[in-house]
Amino acid sequence: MKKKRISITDIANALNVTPSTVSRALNGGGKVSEKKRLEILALAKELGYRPNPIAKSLLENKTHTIGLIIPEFTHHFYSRMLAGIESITSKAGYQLLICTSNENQTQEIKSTLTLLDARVDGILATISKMNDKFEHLQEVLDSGTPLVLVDRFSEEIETPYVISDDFKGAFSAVDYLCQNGCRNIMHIKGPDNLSTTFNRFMGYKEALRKHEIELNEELVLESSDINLVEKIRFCLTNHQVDGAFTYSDYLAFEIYKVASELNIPIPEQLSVIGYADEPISTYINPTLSTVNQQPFEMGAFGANYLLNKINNPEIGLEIKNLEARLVIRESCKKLEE
Amino acid sequence: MKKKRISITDIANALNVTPSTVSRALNGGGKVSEKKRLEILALAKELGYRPNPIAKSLLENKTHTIGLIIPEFTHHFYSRMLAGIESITSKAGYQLLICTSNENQTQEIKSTLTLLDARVDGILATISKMNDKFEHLQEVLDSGTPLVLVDRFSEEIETPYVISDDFKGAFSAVDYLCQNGCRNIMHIKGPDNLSTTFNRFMGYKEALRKHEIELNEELVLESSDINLVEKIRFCLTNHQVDGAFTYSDYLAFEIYKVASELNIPIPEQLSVIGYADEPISTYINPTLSTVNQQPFEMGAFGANYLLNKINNPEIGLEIKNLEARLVIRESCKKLEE
DNA sequence: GAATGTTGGTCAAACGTTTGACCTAATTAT
DNA sequence: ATAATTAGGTCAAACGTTTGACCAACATTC
Repeated sequence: MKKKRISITDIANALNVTPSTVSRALNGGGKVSEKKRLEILALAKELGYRPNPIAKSLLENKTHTIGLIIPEFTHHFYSRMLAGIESITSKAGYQLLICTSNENQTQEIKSTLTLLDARVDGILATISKMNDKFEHLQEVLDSGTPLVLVDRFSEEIETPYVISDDFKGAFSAVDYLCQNGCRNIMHIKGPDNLSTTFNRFMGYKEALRKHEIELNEELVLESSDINLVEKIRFCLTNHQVDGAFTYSDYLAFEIYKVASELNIPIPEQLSVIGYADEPISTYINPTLSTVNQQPFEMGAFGANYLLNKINNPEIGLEIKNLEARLVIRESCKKLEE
Repeated sequence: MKKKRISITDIANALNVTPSTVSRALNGGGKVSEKKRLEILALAKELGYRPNPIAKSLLENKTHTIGLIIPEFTHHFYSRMLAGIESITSKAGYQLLICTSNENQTQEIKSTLTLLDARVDGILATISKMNDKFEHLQEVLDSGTPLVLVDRFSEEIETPYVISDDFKGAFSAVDYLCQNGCRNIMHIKGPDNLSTTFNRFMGYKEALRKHEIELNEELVLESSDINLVEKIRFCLTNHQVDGAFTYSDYLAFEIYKVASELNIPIPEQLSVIGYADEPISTYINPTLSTVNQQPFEMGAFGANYLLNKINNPEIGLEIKNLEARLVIRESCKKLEE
């Protein structure tokens, strides 16, 4: 049984004034004598008055809440992103209403509807992997609710984005491998349909081109391949692979396992670079070189962007491309100069 | 500029009836002819009417929102817990308002106030490490807002708890080590002031007692110790340590590093068991035995508990002790029988 | 043919807050 | 002294929804 919280009207009645006066005393809209003002403030404090944001929301058509849709919680990347978002919104006095899509489009659609129904002031979302419909996001836009998309890009929906520069991230990784003597560099691609998968692959190809290495299609594998492990084994045994760049740190670990099985020493014979700078990359042996996407900054930037757009809807459709940082650890051979 | 959403009154005006009638048509409270009902439903659908939960909240003094306070996002344990919570609340039609304490009491206090101000229907929280004040939680209770505490226990505050059975978890780990021949088992304790630290230490001691091994104080280290690494090294060199049980998987990894440096093979000469079943435990080499606390189930149970308490405030002060499961991997020597 | 019941509605209050319009008494300017 | 201004308030509407009280018209019962 929730206790009744005391309202502005309660204070008004107790002091024989009207709610308007109390409201103005509390919010400083003038029209109230200093004496009454102090009297009201004192009683408000004594009774532990706390304004009811629900009533205010109803009136202002603002909830001071921003809705969040992320594909999954149990992923270091999204946790960091969430932390970045929260660091900004909490400072700005905004609440965070959180939903997950579980990388599932149906649930993503349901979540957007939920958030729209809840009258959030804005939505920050990462679209789920398997997205081929975008009506629900268009609906958000049509409703006039500011929307900022983070991490994954889609041409289908025109709104501000905050993404990581996957192309440059991948490029710098593969460029590093080339510069340090690798010539036969394999790549394991990520899930289809993801802008990140595409851009990292492009970065890989561009780095090869820069170093005038011809792309060998047989060295490009798909993470979704059921026979991935066998294919890795095939590559490592038959193609004199001396470098590997993978879509994720976990895929890099798959290479570690096969290399260990085949007695190929890392980094002496094989340099490996993963992606995402997951915590495991510093715990596996040898520690894994990787590309850090700055997920915290990504979330923080997205949150700031959204807040700006909430307060000034005229703001444009910029795409913020966050720098991806190459982190070199033990898994890469370094050419002495 | 947010588009004005259409309201029950809009529909009422368009059809020359009163809002009451529209409301009853939509919610099925009788008192409306079949013909009018269909007419109203049709128009509502056509205009894309969606009820405004804010107005309802104001009236009902319920927000269908539950507040969440967790110490940090970037921890696999809390991510899993969060996923468990969300799986329940989303099904039940509740929103999740999320705050973090950053393991900081001041921020925890601020967060509880925020949630209380937001009029959440209930609060689910994990108290932060450095808690010595509990007035803010008592205030939650006093306000009549149901409160369920998860993971960490404190005698100071009387409310339902959902915790993991740390005592049994630790006991089973150390018991396993003893049964498989370990006699000199070291332990690294967690942060002070935490019920989990205390209970795991107790489980460690109880298992030693069961196997009639005298507790050697020199084998018990503190994770907060600045010279932790040196002390581990000292233990491993001078005390013929053949087993280790640590408060966390990360601490176990510290032991891995020292053991590797001293050329002590795991598990042949040293069996190690960590705690929490973090993802890294399956990626480090050798894979780490650990204790799984079922964080997902913990969150789910806590959420269910809270929802029950919201709907039936009479519900008691039970403490749910979730089973902790020993997960044996490569880091433990197994005695052949 | 009067009492009773039912159907299909309307009205107004309520939730807590803000705010423009209005009012009165006192003060100031002319 | 009179007009104009100001200080200090009150009133009522508004936000969107629900709900108990009321009411008229009609149908049923004896």
